Amino acid sequence: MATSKPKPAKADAASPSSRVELKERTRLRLIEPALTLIGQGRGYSSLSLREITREAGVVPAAFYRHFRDLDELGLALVEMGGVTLRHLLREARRDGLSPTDMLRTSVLIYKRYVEERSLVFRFLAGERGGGSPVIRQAIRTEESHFASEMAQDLRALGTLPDLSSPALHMICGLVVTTMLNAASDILDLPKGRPKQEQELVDNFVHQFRVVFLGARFWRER
Amino acid sequence: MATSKPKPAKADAASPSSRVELKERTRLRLIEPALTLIGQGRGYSSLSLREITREAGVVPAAFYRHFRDLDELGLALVEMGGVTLRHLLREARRDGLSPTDMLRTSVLIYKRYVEERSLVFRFLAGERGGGSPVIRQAIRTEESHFASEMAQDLRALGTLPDLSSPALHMICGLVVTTMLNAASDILDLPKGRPKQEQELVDNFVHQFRVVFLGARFWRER
DNA sequence: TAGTCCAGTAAACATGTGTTCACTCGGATA
DNA sequence: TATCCGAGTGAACACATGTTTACTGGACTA
Repeated sequence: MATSKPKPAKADAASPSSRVELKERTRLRLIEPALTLIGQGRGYSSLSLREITREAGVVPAAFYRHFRDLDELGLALVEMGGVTLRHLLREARRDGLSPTDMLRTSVLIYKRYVEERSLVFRFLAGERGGGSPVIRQAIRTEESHFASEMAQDLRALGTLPDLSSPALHMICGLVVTTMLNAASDILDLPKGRPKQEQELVDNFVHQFRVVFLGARFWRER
Repeated sequence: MATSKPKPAKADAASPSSRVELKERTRLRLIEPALTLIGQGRGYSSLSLREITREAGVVPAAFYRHFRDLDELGLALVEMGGVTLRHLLREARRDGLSPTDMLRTSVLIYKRYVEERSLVFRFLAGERGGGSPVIRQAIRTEESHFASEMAQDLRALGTLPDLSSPALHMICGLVVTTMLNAASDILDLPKGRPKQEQELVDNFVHQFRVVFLGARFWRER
């Protein structure tokens, strides 16, 4: 039940006092409901400007103070997704990897990470393949950066030391697509079905095992 | 420029004479523009009933003679996608696989197949992860069937004979997601850039090599 | 041949849509 | 203190949307 709130917006939340501060605040207030709506199973391309502004508690015209059109809002979402991915890598880097069963623990950590940021990942997983070409392209770029960083990290860790850089990048690409695929599956998990959950995690772990097994035996040429 | 065509619809195309024949025909005439619009880079969830009927040369109300709502149309598209996938497997089965460089030739065949049915694959790749939960779920089911059939075929061919059935299925799942991912990439290839095209095919081939390499060395437990 | 059925029509409905415009009114600045 | 700037307002616009309703006319069938 989407309740309409004709509240005056200004008086909302903590008063930001500063002007740029206010602008940034409302910008976020526009981004947030967009993400929420997508999280509720709506395609990005089906969102309407009025719907978003309504949910943000702002008049439609105010939208244009922040974005030229919906696509620009979409790109902001992609940017946010990119930040989320980078943050994930940063955390992984910090934690290092436990020697035993590290693949499984990585998967579990990833699962948790996805669930805690379900909206962003729903957006990424959803718009990655479809919808508007411009944002699909943007997501692809973020993915590529993510893969590059991951390759770099693996290199630094001494994992798969025999692989050439292109080969490593190619494998990281495979890992990334598998991850985002899994994200979609994770988010669609019905709650309170630990068996199904377990199955999904296992499947995910096994797939990764296969990939890294293949990577270990990879020979150039 | 979407030209509106207020043509009387009845007089369109070859006169179907039979009544059920007519109904089936218009049903297809509704499905077709939906696919086309999606192929033009529109998310499924952004399609409107009126847009579709307009493009089909039919009055909006006529839509309800064929589908309860847009979701039902979407499911018809998924069904069509499923048929396309099954057909792909059937072809692969018929052709068998040449012993030399069979992975690369498979990829090239697949690429061609995707390009020739670009609309269906754009739909599958696009709605697989996002948009409406109901059609996302439906696509997932088709994918799973596809993976099962593929596993069965590999079994019959004697490929990877040491793998248990669950393991084989899990690997086919990985292959399928990789394929559909690649479909999206293939469809976004800018025309007349053979270098980029070559790169993508190579990357795709290598990823598959990694997967099958991993599969060969897979041990249960 | 008379009668039924039903795919497609035409019109109307209540809403929802993107975009524009002149406006206000409070923080920033000189 | 007086001025300016610009984030957010409110109203209006010209359409587009989903759905319903009574209808028409040709293919079927008894």
